[in-house]
Amino acid sequence: MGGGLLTSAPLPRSFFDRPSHEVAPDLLGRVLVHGPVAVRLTEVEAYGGPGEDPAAHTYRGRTPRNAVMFGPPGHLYVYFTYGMHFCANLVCLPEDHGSAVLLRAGEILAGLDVARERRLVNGDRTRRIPERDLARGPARLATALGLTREHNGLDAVLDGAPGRFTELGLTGVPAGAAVVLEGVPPEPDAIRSGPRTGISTAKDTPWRFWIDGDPTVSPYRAHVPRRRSTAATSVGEAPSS
DNA sequence: ATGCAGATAATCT
DNA sequence: GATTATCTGCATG
Repeated sequence: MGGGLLTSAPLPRSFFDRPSHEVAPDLLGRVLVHGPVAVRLTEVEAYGGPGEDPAAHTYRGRTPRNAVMFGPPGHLYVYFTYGMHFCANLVCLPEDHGSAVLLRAGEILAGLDVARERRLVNGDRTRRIPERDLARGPARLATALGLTREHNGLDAVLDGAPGRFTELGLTGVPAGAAVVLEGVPPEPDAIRSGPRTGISTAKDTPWRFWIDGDPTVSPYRAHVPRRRSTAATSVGEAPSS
């Protein structure tokens, strides 16, 4: 019935004060709210800290870009990549640790019209993107939620001013604020895990988590090294087969 | 259904 | 100069 929106309270900061690979599966079924749009998380990936996770942005230590990952837990780490996309994470563990959970996909629970508008390609309004695809993939999810570089570092924990998400919409959540609500976690049996998507190292670390059978989970894509240009760069490369 | 090419710029070597 | 925690469009089966 109507998506089954239940009354839901914010998660406390202590929720995020754990290793990212423990927080990640626990984030499934939770609801990230930013302004008018709410997304139920269906797929996430954990990233570890300096020296322990070769695939993490923090692997080689602190830089201007990854500074937020070294900040307090529960804040949004939003980064820009491939010259055009933003991706959103939630920071884990206490300050200075440098780990986070990448938000890879979800189902739009509120703000459908706003999400659709943000996801238009080339402003083409005649085209209708399937609802399940609106937040299916990390950059799509960030776009649907309206998260960009200006939201990097935004606190997603609502302390002291409890907001709620009910069948009637959001209440008590300040405009422009971000917050993660309890939502409805899946049965443990429904949680799957496997290798992370699109990375070139640590391919065997099974820190991608998703809800089994959910249509909004993104298709797995292996990392593919890009060749430079259309120019004839093949020097010693012989065509095979 | 799967696969590859191109887009496009910040970040790091 | 190379790489990138990606997406879309177009090709082929």
